[in-house]
Amino acid sequence: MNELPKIYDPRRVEQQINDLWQQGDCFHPEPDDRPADQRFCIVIPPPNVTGALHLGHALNNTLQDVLVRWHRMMGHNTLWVPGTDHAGIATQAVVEKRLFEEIGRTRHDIGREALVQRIWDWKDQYEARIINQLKLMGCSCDFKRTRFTLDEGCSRAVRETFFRLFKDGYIYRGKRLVNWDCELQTAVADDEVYHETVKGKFYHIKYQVVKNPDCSTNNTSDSTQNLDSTRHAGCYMEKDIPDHLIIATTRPETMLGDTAVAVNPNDERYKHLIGMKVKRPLDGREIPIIADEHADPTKGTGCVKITPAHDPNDYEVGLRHNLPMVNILNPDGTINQNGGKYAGMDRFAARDAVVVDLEALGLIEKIEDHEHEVGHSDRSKSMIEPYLSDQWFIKMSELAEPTLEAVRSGSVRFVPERYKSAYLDWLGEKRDWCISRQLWWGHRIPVWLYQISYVGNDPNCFFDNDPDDQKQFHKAWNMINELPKDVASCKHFSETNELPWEKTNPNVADIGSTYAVTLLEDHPEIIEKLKDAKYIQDSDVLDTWFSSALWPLSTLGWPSDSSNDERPTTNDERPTTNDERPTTNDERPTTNDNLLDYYYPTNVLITSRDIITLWVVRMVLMGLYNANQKPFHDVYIHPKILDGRGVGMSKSKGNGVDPLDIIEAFGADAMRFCLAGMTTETQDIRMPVSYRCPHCEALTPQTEKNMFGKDGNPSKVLACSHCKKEFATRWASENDQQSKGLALMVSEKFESARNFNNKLWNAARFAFMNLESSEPRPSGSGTPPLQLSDLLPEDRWILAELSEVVRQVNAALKNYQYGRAVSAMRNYFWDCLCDWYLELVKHRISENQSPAAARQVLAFCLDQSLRLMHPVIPFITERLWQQLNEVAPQRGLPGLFHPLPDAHQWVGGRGSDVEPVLTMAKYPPEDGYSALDDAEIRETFEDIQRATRAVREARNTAGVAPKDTVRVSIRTRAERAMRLRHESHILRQMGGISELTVDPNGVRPKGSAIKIVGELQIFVHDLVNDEKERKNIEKNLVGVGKRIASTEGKLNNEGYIRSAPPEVVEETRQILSGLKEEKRILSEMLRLLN
RNA sequence: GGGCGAUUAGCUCAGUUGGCUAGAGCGCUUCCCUUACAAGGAAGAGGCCGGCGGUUCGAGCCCGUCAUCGCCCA
Repeated sequence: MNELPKIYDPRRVEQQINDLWQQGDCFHPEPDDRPADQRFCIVIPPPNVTGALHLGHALNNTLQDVLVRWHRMMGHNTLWVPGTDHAGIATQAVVEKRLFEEIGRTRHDIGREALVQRIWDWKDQYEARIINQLKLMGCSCDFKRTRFTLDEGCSRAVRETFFRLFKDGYIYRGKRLVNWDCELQTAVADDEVYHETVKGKFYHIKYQVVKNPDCSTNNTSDSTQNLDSTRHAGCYMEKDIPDHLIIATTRPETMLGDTAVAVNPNDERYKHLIGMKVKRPLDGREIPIIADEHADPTKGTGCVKITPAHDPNDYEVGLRHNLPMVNILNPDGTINQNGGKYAGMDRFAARDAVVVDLEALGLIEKIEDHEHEVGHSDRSKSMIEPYLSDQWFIKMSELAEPTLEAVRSGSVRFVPERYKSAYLDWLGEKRDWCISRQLWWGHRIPVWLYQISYVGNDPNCFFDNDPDDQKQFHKAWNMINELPKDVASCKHFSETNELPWEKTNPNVADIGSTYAVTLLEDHPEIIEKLKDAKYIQDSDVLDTWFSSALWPLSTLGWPSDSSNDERPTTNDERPTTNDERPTTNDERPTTNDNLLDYYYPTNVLITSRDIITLWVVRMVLMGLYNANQKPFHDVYIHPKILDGRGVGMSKSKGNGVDPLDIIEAFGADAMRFCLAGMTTETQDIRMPVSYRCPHCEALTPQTEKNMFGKDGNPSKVLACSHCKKEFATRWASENDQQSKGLALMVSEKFESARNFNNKLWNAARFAFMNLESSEPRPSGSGTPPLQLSDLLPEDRWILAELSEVVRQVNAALKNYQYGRAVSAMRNYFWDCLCDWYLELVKHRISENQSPAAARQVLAFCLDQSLRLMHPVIPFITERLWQQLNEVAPQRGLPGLFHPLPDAHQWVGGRGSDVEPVLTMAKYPPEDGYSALDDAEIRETFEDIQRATRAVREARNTAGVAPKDTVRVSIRTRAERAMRLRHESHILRQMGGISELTVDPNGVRPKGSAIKIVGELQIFVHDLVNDEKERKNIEKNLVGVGKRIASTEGKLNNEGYIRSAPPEVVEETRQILSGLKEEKRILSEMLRLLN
């Protein structure tokens, strides 16, 4: 190995180390005989292929990798399965947008096959990019097992699951009100809808009341008594009936689909009108006035129009009152033929036209400005229309129960625990899951439909008029009975939204109902038969989350070959182009035998909180349904990354930082160290973003102002705030990026982590220099045993601190406390090892004071630190490990304790007592090294550190130059003075002291600064004039006096003595006596000065 | 409207069953290019822990309330 450069350059190291791991095949485990508690498995929450990963993903994957590497080093059989999600609508939307931008064409112009091909190309590109990002981040995934939600295995899992659910009656088809994206022309899930305040109008419209006093249908008898006296015999006088009702709406065009007007049943103003009718404006059609709680008497006029096919609340009302559901929209958002003269107009144009006509008829009472929340599609940004359409659903009522119970019982554990309420609340509603999407990218719904039709308007004419129809129908019917039950399942759905039921009599046709056949596999012969019987495959695809939900199962090989080995699986037997495609990635064998048995359930799902309802719930549900076992034990929810303004990071918002920019600027380890270090239980991570100038490297902070240009799009060119030169952002054209220079998007947050790595690098460099220069080791049987007596106090201290930090880090990682683990590491390595131990070792080696012990301890501590920190900063630690193995191949502490972490390797003759690759080395043990624990030495050392700082403070305030030495005398009890002799070299070296005298009876030399540290009275000579020092002492006396008063107050409080724990009280007494002693000394000093 | 969370140094955040003379990193001030590291070292300044009430011998921490901000669900 070459000499290490002075500054750590991650770019030179990371690739080389990645290659080392790849060559060693370090991340590809096979099931073996290790028991369940020595296995560890994570499946990646698959990032979607819409775009590249940003810092949020970097955090997510860092946290996974830390755990994975930790477990691997603990000797567990460790598997991390990577992969990506096809993200149906999101990816299709991106590609469609790109298509339109590039060649001005829509998907309908180029057709299904061509679009799907383009999406595959997009997927290939971004999947490669994502996997590359993961590798560069240092993620120790088993890349040979990389998966994709549309690959063959996942598709098989989807088919198997769909088949089972279908057969068990959990999947049904029905007309439902869905969130309709008119631009993409598909249903979108609630989760894909965001709400935005929109300025609109509130139109107050007159609905004329039909004055036809047919009162018999009106009120029931008991409610009549309260009513007004003008009323008799259950009827109203005509004068009590208003000419019209005023109804306010923000969407007047929807009145074309109104089928009722509702008032609250308890609203005295309208009670008497219930059961009467109003005329629908514009077409004069009569619709009923109904009583429903949905009408809120306190809002507006208390009357509301009911449009069941275009409003979720109205839909519910419609169901309750059995109202007709009139759909007035085409899928593209234009008005359909039910809209009469408005047919063909866009919904917004129709709104204007309707208003103009209403005004002409004098039916508008007033129009007010109105702000309200309107749902928008997250994918196309267009306004969502509630829309009635045929969709496939999973019935949740039964499936939800065990899924809820898994979390309620603690079988699946949320960390932090508070997030379990998000899961329970959402799932508790048991809303049926709409699984169909009107898209071309995804798992095609494996259902073939036969729509039963009838002639004219009379369903009874079905068979009479057309014998061919009848024949056809019987053929379809017979199919159902002919198909083999193990690969085909058949259901019948009617229009009435009832649950599926098996039809028993083929001679009775159900109006508008459907036969549906699902196949476990695409058997060509069966499909041929189905086609022949006029069955048509549903053109929709499944919701992406259907396959995501199966991810923990499908990635581990479910459904396993052994249970379904008779089924054909080759790709060319499948007619659809987009379900699977032969993989071109040679890294991808699909042998997953035993993986499921061995690794399922996985240990933990690590994800962000907005995924709880999308994925976590569904994964648990599917795991329980398919495998009868939860998919993971723990769900760890990590913080979200926000930008400097507190806005969540995302690609679409233009504030998403590419981890590769950070890696380029600071190195992967710095990124990981920083992200893991900022991961605390409660807080999101605020990450101010800056552009790094390609000319001068100065940072220009990203602000609301410079982020977006006047057109609202991300800025492409900006001027550096420092050198004023222009640079390009990554939204700029290739040309601009090359000519002006591309600015990386970074954050100064990473600087301190980068600095830490540099510190580690240099500390190791120092260690290597000193270890190399040591005398040749005795050949043969390794290092000579150390005796306790060989060790100086600082040796025992740094080893005791090591044991402590090992314990802390293990405990923190066990509880997902990343921030705590990182700060413990940092604190140990920088504050203990570098600032104190290395400085002491420096002197010791040059002055030849037991240098052998120093070298051995140093090598051991470095060895342990590298192991300890490897899960967080894998590249630099691995690089240094390689060097350490060359410089000091034998570095245990024989004679001090056993066993060594890699004790099984440490048998003489190999020349090394450690693993050649750090990533496979043993992690320091969970409970530290009890043989190294030494609470006493830690206390003593802290005392010396405080004394050292006191001397330094005296020097600094007096302006003594660092290279100048000072003389110091210390007075203390005789017993303490004895002990101090063992530690005085520390004080001398670290305090820059040329002459140190310790004397129980010493007096303060004139002109010396006084410092009191515990039992030590420290005099730093020739620093002050006595007048100044007197004032200083007086000031200190006041401070001490105050503290004595408050401490005495505590101890004089009877309640305190009675209630506080005895050890706390005792501690307070100690503090008081210490304070009193300090006061006594200070007073004495003062007296001597006078 | 319902739920969750936050409010601690100029900034970003720790503070684990109440025992605190409230910590860290960055930034700031002073001194130092000491042969591991200036991406460094030594030292220092800087906080009525959002407001008000309560429980307690004792509250940054527990309870109530108000204010501001964020997220999720409807």
